[in-house]
Formats: sequence, C-alpha cells, structure tokens
Amino acid sequence: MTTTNRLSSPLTAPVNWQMIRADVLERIQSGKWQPGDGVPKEADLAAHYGCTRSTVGRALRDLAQAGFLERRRRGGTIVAANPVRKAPLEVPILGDAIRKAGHAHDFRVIRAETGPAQQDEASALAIAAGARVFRYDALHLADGKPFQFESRVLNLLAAPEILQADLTQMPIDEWLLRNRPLERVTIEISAIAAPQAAALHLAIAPDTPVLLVRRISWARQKSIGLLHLYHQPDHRIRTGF
Amino acid sequence: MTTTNRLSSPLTAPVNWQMIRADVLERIQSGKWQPGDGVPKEADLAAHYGCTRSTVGRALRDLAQAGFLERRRRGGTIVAANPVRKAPLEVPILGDAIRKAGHAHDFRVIRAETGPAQQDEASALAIAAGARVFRYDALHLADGKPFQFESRVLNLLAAPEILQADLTQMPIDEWLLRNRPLERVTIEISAIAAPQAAALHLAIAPDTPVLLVRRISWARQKSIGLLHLYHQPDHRIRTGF
DNA sequence: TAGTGGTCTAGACCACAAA
DNA sequence: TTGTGGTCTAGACCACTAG
Repeated sequence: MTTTNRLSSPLTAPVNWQMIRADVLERIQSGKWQPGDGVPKEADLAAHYGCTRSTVGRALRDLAQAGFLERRRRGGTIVAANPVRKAPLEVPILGDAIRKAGHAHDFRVIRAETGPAQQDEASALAIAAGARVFRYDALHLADGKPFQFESRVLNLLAAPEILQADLTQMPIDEWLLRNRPLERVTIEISAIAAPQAAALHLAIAPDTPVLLVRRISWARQKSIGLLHLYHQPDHRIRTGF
Repeated sequence: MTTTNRLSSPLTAPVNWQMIRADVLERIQSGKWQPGDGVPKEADLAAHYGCTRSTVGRALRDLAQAGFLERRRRGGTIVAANPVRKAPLEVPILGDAIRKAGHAHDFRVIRAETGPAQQDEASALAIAAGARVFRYDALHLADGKPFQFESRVLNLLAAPEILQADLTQMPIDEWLLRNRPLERVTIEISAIAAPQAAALHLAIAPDTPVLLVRRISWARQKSIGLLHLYHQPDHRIRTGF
C-alpha cells in the first residue's frame, strides 16, 4: 500500500524553496503521491531540483508544518495519512474586528465592579471560590448598532492595577494587551439561547440563538480572565485556507 | 513613542534558534519591548547571541509568522502594534473528530441522490442554477448517539465519479480526501435554530440553538461541494494557543 | 548501528522600501 | 541611494530512530 515515490528526470531550472514547495504540493494534491506514500529523501530531491539540501529542507519543513507531510529522523518523509488541515482563526483586539470590517467602532461600559468569584468562574480561572474578581461588561457598536456584548471576569490576583485604569477611555482589551500580553488562551465556540442581559443590550429577543465565544487567558502561569462574547444572531465567524 | 530597543552585554552561551525565539518572545511578553518598538537588526542580534545571521533570522521569521513581529526589508523589524494572534482551527475528517475524542464512530447515510441545484446552492458553488448536483445527508454517531448531522451538495461537474462510489462503506469525507484533496476552503461558523431535518436526526427539539459549520471547498479552480454540519446543542468548538 | 532529518556556519547576492 | 531582510550555497556535525 505505502509505496516510495521516485522522481523523473532532474530539473535544472533555477529554483527557490517556494517553487519546490509548490511542486511537491502539486504532486500530493494531484494524487501522484498518495497519503502514506514515502517522499524521496532530501538529498535526492536536492539533486533533482539542482539545489542544496537546505533549500529542499525549507520547502518540506513548510509543508510538514501545514500538515501535508510527516517527517521523522531516520524514518524519512511521508505524505500525511490523515491530513489535518488547520484554518487560522484570528483573535483580534475587540474593536479591531469591527474596524477591519470597515465599520466605525464605539463601545459603552455597562458594568465595572469588584465582587466574589462564583463557583464556575473560580474553577474556570483556577482560583479559590469567593476570591475577589473584577466584573466588566461592555457593548461594542459597529456604525452605532449593537454588534457584540462582552462580559468579563478578571482575576484581580493577576492584574490588580486594572482598578486604577480609566476604562471609559481605553477599551479593556487594549489595556490588557499593553499590561498583560496573552501567553496562552483557550477558546470555546458554542451556540446558545441569548441570555437576558445579552439579549437586552444586543436588542434582540431573549432565547434567540447566538454565537458565544468563551475565552480564558493565561500569563505567567496565572489565569488573567474569563471572557464571554455574545454576537448578533446573524454573525458568522469566517476562516479557511 | 516608538523607540528602538538596545541590547545589554553579549551572551556567549551556546544557542539555537528556538532559544533565541524564546528570549525575544520573553522580552515582548514581559513588556521590555513594547508594541511598535524597533527590534535590533539581525546582524546585531547575531553578534549579541554569538551566532550567525541565519540562525537569528530563523527565530525572527518564526515570531513574525506567529504574529508577534512585523518585518520589512530596509524598514527593519518591529514588535507588532496590533498582535493578531491566530488560533489553529483543525479541519479533520468527520469520523476522526469523534474517534480522536475517544468515542466509537459510526454513520448512517440518510440521503444520496442527484437533483438540480437551487439558487443559493448554485451561487455558493459558483455554478449555474439548476445544474445537476449530488445531495448527500448523513448522521454521525459517537458511541451510538447522534453527534453531528451532515448535509452536502456536491458539484457533479467537478466530481462525477462520486456516483460510482459505494458510500455506505466509505464515509464521503474519506472518498473526497482520496479523490479530490482540498486545495481551498472557506468556513463559516454560526448559531442557528435547528432546522427540522437536523433536529429530527439529532433527536432534539426543533429550534434548539445549534452550531452550524458551513464549508465550501475548492480544487483546481472548481467548487467541489457545500457542506453544512449541524451539531448537538452542547457541542463546543475548541481551539486556542 | 547506520541513515535520515534538524540545525548551524560563513559567506554571498538579491529585492525591496525608506530616506 | 543604501540599509535591511530574504534567500541560497557548500559544508559540517548532531539527534533521533528504524532495522
């Protein structure tokens, strides 16, 4: 089943790594090289393309990173058996998503207060239940119309200075970017019936299906905050490759 | 506002590109190098780390690809002003997602027939309205329980052989992988009230909010198919970095 | 243990865009 | 115009692992 592919006559045209990448990719996507098949070793490909092994390596490394190839020392390179493609999902600053779409961005702070963490919040943030957290709700507008409702719970142990920031001027997202750059984030996307607060601010009927993006961020081994983003019913998260 | 960062004393410890990457990233994430600031040029960094420019370049290229740096010829390298981080969203073979989660995968073909393309389908696939398409609906089960409902419209102009395939044995996803490897895909994620067919097969109440993943795939300049994936109400798409 | 990919060096030329 | 990153070469040694 798994064969080892061979090459035809050597090419002598001038090449760069992107051309090699394209050529190998074409062989995979056209089916000439099937999933599971072996790919010639770097030295052979270098001879075929008339370049050094470094250049071939750059091309193959890129294809492996994209999920098309699997490489192992000593074991050689094969066409990925289960090509798990990855679509890059952009995680922008909140206002940027709106501006990028060509709309004017504005926001209104709806709540900004401290209080004790509830059970589920505490476990999400890996802090003690009842620990002091900062609750921040805001509505983001695109061209003056409600676009997304933001509800955050920030871990005050990790970012106490947030209480001194003027959040009516700077969106909390930008404050966090400057003061607590994201190191690690977990994202969950789900569909839920709009809860009352979100429905109210988004000006939609309660229980309308909406996209919920739930994000937990970490920096320096500590949880920074828990973010819930509720979108308009017609909102779509777009990605692809 | 935008300063040009300098380096302290040269390091002489042995380094590889990943250590340089980590060191530069630490300077960014700790706030020592602020968004918009200039990063020393490759040659200076090479001197600082005691390695060649190639090695430094590898590290910086990787950080740029990850969204932390912006690089321009002649213009130099700066810390990204709006760090747009990218969370990789995996696009697996349908059954794989279930198996990967540790469940047994099974599927039932619900519909497999040809017919004319409707207006919206035709425009999504960039074919003529009324062109012959192949409709395929299937239910995917995890440990015997309904997990996701798949509804496809395939462009028969791009993949006529699908009519000869035995789709009761091989999931259509695997057939497509082998015969029409994905070149380009657009993905849209939204929240909708479950349509009747999906609700029926997922065994949920109609109009329950569910996640809809809509995927249009292309190969060799032609649209291959349009996929609608309806998930259980509690389903979450997970990603992060 | 031997063969493959992973990495680094020291140097060179080129492409692009800022000054 | 000129300084920066982008790329390539020819060679070397190392790390991992399949046989």
